[in-house]
Amino acid sequence: MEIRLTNTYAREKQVFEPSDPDRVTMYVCGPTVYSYAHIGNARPPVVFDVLYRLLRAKFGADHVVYAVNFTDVDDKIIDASQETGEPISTITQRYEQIYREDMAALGNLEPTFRPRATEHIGDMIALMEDLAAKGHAYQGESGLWFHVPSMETYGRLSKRNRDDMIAGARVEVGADKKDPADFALWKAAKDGEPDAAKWDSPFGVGRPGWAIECSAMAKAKLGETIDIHGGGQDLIFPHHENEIAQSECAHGGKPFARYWLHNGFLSMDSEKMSKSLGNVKLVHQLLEKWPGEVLRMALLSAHYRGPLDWTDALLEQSRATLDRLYNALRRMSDVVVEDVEPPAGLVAALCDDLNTPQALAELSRLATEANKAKDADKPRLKGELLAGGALMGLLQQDPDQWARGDDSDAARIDALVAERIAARKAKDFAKADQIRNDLAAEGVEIMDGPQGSTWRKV
RNA sequence: GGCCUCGUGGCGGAGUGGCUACGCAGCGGACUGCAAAUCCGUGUACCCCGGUUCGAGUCCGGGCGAGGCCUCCA
Repeated sequence: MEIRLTNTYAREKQVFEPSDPDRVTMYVCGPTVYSYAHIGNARPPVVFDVLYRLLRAKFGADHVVYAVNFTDVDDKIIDASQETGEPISTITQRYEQIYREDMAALGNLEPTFRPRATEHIGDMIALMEDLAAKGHAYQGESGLWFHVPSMETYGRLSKRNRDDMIAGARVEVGADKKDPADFALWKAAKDGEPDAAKWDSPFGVGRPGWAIECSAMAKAKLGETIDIHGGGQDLIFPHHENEIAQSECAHGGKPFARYWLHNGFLSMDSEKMSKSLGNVKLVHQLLEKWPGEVLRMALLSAHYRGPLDWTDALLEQSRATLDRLYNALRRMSDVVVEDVEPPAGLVAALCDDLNTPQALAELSRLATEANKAKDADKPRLKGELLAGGALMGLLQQDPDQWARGDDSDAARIDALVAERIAARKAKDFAKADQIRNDLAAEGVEIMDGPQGSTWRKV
């Protein structure tokens, strides 16, 4: 089935055809590692992880190369280091580790590459020398600038022309900038900045600008032209526009990325997420209260391009949806899975510009079907549920464990449930109900069935 | 001001011209000792106003409303 993706270049869905089906390449802008990731930061990794899984399914797991960078040199990191007195590397290593753990908890596969900016300074310098040699960059007092008027097509992705950009009052003409739209490739070191954020270069001692790292790392890991580049829609301008400018000007006009994908924003209870409003929710904090899979389900419950309002109700509902799906699997615990292809309807939904809500509807339909299926159909349905879930990074946990949570007091609950079964057999319903009520009070729900009783934590 | 999103039933959320997705909640029923889980049934939904069309949530125009970006924020 062909994959269709909304390409920001065209603002419409296009059939995705990689330049080389044996090596499909995708790059997604990763985090600046100076603090915890918030839930909005988690949307691109989750969304593009689903795309990664879909591409692997279609082109083969060994034929998809996926890179997500770590930005480990940046003004904010320097600020953080100066505030806390901690070395830069201590900060970046710590938050890189936390980020990896958080992303794993959300069920994301490990990308093929996680390049660090500081490990590609040489690549950046090579790219900048190329740009300078070709007349796209010039040296100023405060660093090396990319000269925007040197590129005719600048602004194509964001559909901005130069006048639009300059019209914004916030654009300042730096003392050594030739054009207000020019942006920094290399920033000269300032007094008092730590040595760990300084590198020698033909353009003086300094550090890379914001966008050059992505151009350099994408080239180093994936090549001069990549198939898919993803990120949040706030990055369209200027970040991605600048990446395009750097890469395409350095590479003689070869396209930098063939398909640009951008995800929409999260709001928090209908409000913009911002530090000043104090409504920033960190993945790390959310994981203390919710299973990572619930967060993932919530992030996938809306189409990636649209907005998503993050609320407690959304999380409750996401958990209820997972409960229902896991309940269906749990009823088939002893069914031997048939090795099947992921369900066609679900694949079709994902192939249609990653329509995850539609795909989830397919899972739900399968669960209903499984719940009323004859035994002969169950191996297939269980297989489809698991295969479909795997394509979305869902439903891979043991259903019993999902229902029972950590097993620390499972034995005690099992004993009470057994006691209740005995009471019911003896028609001592008062006692049976008492046990059920007691368990309900501590959040344990009993489900009676023909083959006995099971329980789950609510 | 410029560019770009979005506006669907009580809630979440699909739908890219015609066959009223799906889930949660509610209601009715089945099952159950009673429940829960599960199954079945159940909803005068498409921001407003024009237009195109035999037919529009879906296309076009104009409003209104919410949001994002406009030099380093996913």
